[in-house]
Amino acid sequence: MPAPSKSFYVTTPIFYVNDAPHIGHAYTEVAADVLARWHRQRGEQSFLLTGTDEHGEKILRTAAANKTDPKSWADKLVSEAWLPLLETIDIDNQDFIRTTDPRHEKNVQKFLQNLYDTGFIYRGSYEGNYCVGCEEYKTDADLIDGVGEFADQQVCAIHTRPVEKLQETNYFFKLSEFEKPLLDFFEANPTFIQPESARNEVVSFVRRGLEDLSISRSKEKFDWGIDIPWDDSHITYVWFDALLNYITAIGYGSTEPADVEKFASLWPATVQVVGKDILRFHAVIWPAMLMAAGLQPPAQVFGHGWLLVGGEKMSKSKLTGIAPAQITDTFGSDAFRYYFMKAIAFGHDGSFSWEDLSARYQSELANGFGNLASRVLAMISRYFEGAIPAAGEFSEADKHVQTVAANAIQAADAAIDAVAINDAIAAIFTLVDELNNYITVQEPWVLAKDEANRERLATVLYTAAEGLRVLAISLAPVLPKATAKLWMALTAGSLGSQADQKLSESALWGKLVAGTQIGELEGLFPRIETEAK
RNA sequence: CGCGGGGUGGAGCAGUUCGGUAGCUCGCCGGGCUCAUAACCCGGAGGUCGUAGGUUCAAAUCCUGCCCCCGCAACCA
Repeated sequence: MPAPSKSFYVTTPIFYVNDAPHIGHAYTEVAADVLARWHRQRGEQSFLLTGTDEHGEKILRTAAANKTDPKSWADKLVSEAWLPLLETIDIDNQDFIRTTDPRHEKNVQKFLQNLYDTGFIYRGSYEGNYCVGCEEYKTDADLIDGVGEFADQQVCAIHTRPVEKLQETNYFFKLSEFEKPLLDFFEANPTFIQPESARNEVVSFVRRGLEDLSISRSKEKFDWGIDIPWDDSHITYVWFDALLNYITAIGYGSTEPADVEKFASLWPATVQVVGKDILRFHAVIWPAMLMAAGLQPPAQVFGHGWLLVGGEKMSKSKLTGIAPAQITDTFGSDAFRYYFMKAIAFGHDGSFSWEDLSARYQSELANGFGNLASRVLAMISRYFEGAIPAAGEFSEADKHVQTVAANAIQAADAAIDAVAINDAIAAIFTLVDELNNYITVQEPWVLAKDEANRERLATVLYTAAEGLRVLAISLAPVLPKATAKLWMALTAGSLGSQADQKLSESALWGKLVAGTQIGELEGLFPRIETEAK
């Protein structure tokens, strides 16, 4: 839990700029964004960082293949692929760092120099089997017998291509010295790695022993990275470079007062969301680097699961990679966000299918939430000329709605603290169900037929409208666009901006002002007629 | 013996930590309602919880064996 003065700081991994954006990238982003927005809705300072990883041999090669230099290549990919991705899925990030930013490169060097000066980095010699595809040395166990043109050779198990026998002078980070400190840290901070299964895996990995990490590459091989400050014949290993983005983005290394203050308010990060494949970098190497530099590790590293398509991990080679825009073009960004956050237990693998997406959109968003908003506002328009009615005395049923709302907010809040985003959404949707049920039981259309029931009718519709108000606030982190429309229609500006509504007070009843003229509300989640397939 | 995840009604999942009426969403069947985006509400059918044993008064849950799928590990969160 962050201290009150400290901001909520959540990070995503930085995108490897050469990749094509797919729903897996978007999934990570949305999860981090929902967490950030939720904390902001609580009234906390909340900072979401994302960005791009732009160094490394592969990028140099692709740039060359495209007849340009690596920086221009990266610029193009950032502006044509990655920034648009954030737009597509409605990410509200506070910063976007690129590993080619001067603020990053300069302070990575500062970090390196610091570790060199304090003896955590030393010069050593390394001989090994280097795989260009992996950009790393492989141990004998990583190699398999080649086939076809590479028969009789040992090849990389991942790329099935021969490795290169290389010996080079490198600089090493004394990762091995952190075996004990890391295990102690894991022990003292049981929720540092989440979920539990990820934690177990990392702990057993560290127990098997850590080797020092080569953190430099000779420029003789390729020259696209950050120079080792004391030896300009070497550049920094891309992972060592990339991990540091989480602190260089928020002012590490700078002496500007504003940066110093920013860093103090944000570090250590509250939660770093990563895919489970890169968990080891974030839960082992990264905290060790920080410890070496005298910095605190993040409060939590959360390793989420994979999206499976057709029961398998998606991949481009199997043509199962799906671009987020394919979904948002039809269903919209809110539905994208909702679907992936609600349908998949965060931390577990989850299946994506068009059928499931379509069914949930129709049932939960259109028929559940969207239709609820429509019927309530339509009745206020019809029976009260569009003015929020004044409630009379609340019945037991009315009070039950209030209780459900309060419980929903409380449960959702607790779920978010446990990074169980799907549980949080499910908790809020108990209110959607309750309201639909409440309206059916109260039968306002029957009450409307007899003037004697005027006050009761007003109370019922006021209660329903209040319920919508709670939903417009609590679902805002997941459904920013739809809830903004609902908020405007419902309050017409009478309660201030949606962003200023504190979650903790959202379920306090009676905020809507009687007499407020409600606005028009277009369908929040229109039916999708064309069968997505 | 490389490490890890998983096998629960037609589909997708939760529940397994701390054994005790098998739960959710969708789909299906029947009924109600008509304010609403042909939406909403209620009821119902449907599962020997992969399998074979064991422990126990009691096992989806604990223990053991076995079978199957998947990830780490194919440019990829």
